[in-house]
Amino acid sequence: MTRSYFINEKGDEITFQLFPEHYVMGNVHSLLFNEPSKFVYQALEDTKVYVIDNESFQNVILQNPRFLDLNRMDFNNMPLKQAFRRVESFVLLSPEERYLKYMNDYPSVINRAPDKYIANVLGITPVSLSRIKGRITAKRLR
Amino acid sequence: MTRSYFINEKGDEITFQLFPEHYVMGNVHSLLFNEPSKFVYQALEDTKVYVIDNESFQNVILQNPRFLDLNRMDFNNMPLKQAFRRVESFVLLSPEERYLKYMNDYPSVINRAPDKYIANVLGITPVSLSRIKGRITAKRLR
DNA sequence: CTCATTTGTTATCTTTTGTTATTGTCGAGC
DNA sequence: GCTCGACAATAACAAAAGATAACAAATGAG
Repeated sequence: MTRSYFINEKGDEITFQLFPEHYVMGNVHSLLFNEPSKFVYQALEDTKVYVIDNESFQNVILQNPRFLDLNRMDFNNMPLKQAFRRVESFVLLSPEERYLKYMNDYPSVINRAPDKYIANVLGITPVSLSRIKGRITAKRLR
Repeated sequence: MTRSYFINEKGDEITFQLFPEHYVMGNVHSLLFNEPSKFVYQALEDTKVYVIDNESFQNVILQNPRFLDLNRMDFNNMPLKQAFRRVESFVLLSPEERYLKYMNDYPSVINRAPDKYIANVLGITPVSLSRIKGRITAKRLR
């Protein structure tokens, strides 16, 4: 389980992404955008780290048109597609619906990452996430 | 000025992106993801349309490592980078801050696209956007 | 120009969220 | 065992957002 986050103006850590196993968290900013990353990358559990220099990476791009598949082992979920889906979820869904979708898409993350991280990923506060969880279980019991 | 939108469960059109001139709106889904697009692409003003088949596009990818720069004429704003920035704005900013940032980033869109489109892009309702605009001008007059 | 449609603003009400503070739980370390 | 710190749940309050309706302004077709 890995985590990427940045620091906002107030100095708080804002979690941007959480990856369970079989995902590769790449430093997309420095590799693709050719600029220093705003993100801090953190391993929440034991994790393999591969280091690749920019030039080698350019060669990977040139030789492999599917280099964008970097983010997932099964080469079926490109960063761009992930990002599109995520923007879609913000445009189309309410926070509660977003949480339900996240639970469905990344079930292995839900019970292993702290809720305060997940709240950031969903674009809401930890308190709001707690309330949403409460509403959902209340509905479930009814 | 062009627009991409999809249809939600209720049957409403939800605007996903708005592009001013000098941007190229590409059908990323069908070309990159190799799947039919959920989006409808619409020209709000006179627009040049280029059609490219999938095979030719694969060649473009293979021959040009910067193919991702598709979305902007000045080749400085890749779709992935745009998508990352947009997710960032949802994670970090309030709806009002998001609108101010959008005004700053796409000033030419603000006064030419209907607010109901812009509201969708920002992930809020048109009514809410109208109130946000009201709050901002109220602050400006104070 | 006129009429009909669309779009934007405003008001009202309800729901949700953010903020802050409090409480309880759990685990690490002493 | 005890304390301390981190995290989640909850409450209370204010602020904002969603839904809806009514009205005004702008747009477009004829």
